[in-house]
Amino acid sequence: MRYHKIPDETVRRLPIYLRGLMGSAGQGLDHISSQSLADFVGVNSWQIRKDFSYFGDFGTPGVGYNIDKLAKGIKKILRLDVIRKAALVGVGDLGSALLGYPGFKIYGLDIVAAFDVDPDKVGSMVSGIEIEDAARIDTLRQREISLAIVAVPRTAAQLTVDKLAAAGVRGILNFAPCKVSAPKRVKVITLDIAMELARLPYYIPRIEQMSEL
Amino acid sequence: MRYHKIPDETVRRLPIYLRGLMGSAGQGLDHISSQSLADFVGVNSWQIRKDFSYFGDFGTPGVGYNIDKLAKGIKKILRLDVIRKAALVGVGDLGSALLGYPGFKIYGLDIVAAFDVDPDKVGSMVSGIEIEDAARIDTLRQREISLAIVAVPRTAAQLTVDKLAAAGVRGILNFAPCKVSAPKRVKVITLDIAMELARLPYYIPRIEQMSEL
DNA sequence: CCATGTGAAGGTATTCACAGCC
DNA sequence: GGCTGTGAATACCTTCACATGG
Repeated sequence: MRYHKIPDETVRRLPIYLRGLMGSAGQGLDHISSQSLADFVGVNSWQIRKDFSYFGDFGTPGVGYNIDKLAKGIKKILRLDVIRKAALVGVGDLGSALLGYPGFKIYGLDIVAAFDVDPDKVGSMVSGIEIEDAARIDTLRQREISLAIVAVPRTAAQLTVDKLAAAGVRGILNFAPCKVSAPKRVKVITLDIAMELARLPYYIPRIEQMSEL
Repeated sequence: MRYHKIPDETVRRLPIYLRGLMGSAGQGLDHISSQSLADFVGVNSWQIRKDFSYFGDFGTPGVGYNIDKLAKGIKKILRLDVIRKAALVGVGDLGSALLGYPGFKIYGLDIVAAFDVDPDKVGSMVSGIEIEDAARIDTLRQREISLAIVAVPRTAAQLTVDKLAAAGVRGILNFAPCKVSAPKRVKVITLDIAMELARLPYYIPRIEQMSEL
């Protein structure tokens, strides 16, 4: 099954597989079976095979998947071979933490610009990046930066997204806990940390809770 | 339809509704229609009605939903009426940011304890919380803290989760970019920030990318 | 007349089971 | 024998359309 609509859930899992492949590449093997990868990343082996099958023949029956070839393939599908630069808006506690976060690297992604409205912050360096005035967000287009992370207060989120969209940004990771609207050409993923914590108690049965003391 | 299996996706949306209800409570109205709430939070009105219908009759036909009653109902379903305390493990950049993060409050959640392995950090105060030695995680049981946030390096994540599970913690929000195993009684939600950013480029069409300048 | 609640329909994703290939 | 790739079956979630109630 060569050409097919790719389920959104599959796209969501691709970075997991990529991370898993990177991790298992250190072992010296050059091939990995769907079962081994499954154990490593915590997804069923048939799910993995199905996911990969959407993109064509990555594996060899009886042998498994070539780690290098597969990793390169996934990177290409995710466009990580072309898109490498991201900007950050909002250098508060969370924003600063993200600037120093080493996890983006394995995907080839790099935060290369940071903006804030606070004049006290503008001009200072955080994790090797000079903070620029938020008014200069419009320079992102000529700098060919098409990804942005929004870590501003909730009340400033929509305005920030509007500015980013006007500056030609095409993908936004939003940490502000609110709905933001953007033109169709801009993909927004909202990651609401408190929301994730808030749905956790649901899974704790009330009865067990009492005996917990 | 009074008693029914509640879809996981519905549970995931409940905190969004709760946030929306809080936000619209300031307007002075005491009722809200599924349509108004839909506009506010960015979910279809029929989806909202279906979600609420799983729990019983929250609304009044022709009038809408009583904001206060509905908010209380959702809180109860999510167990947010009983579970209020969370612990943080790993006071690095991200952990510190989370300690100062104001967003948990609207759900009634509070980070009341923080742990780290670094002796230099132990004993110091961050956002009004005294950092304790990670060896003291086992005190969580008698302190009746059943939620935890894991913000430690990837290599320490599994050990941390093991310690938390042994300490009676029942829900874990994990920021470490790796699979972690836990006993069935412990619900783990992994939030991999870099992964979310990494799937964003997929949605940027290659052709448009070129014309971007 | 207005807005909820819900069966039924439609769509999407997961799981299975096994044919096909190394 | 081992492991991939995939149609078919199943489960899950969303969307619709409308009957029902204030």
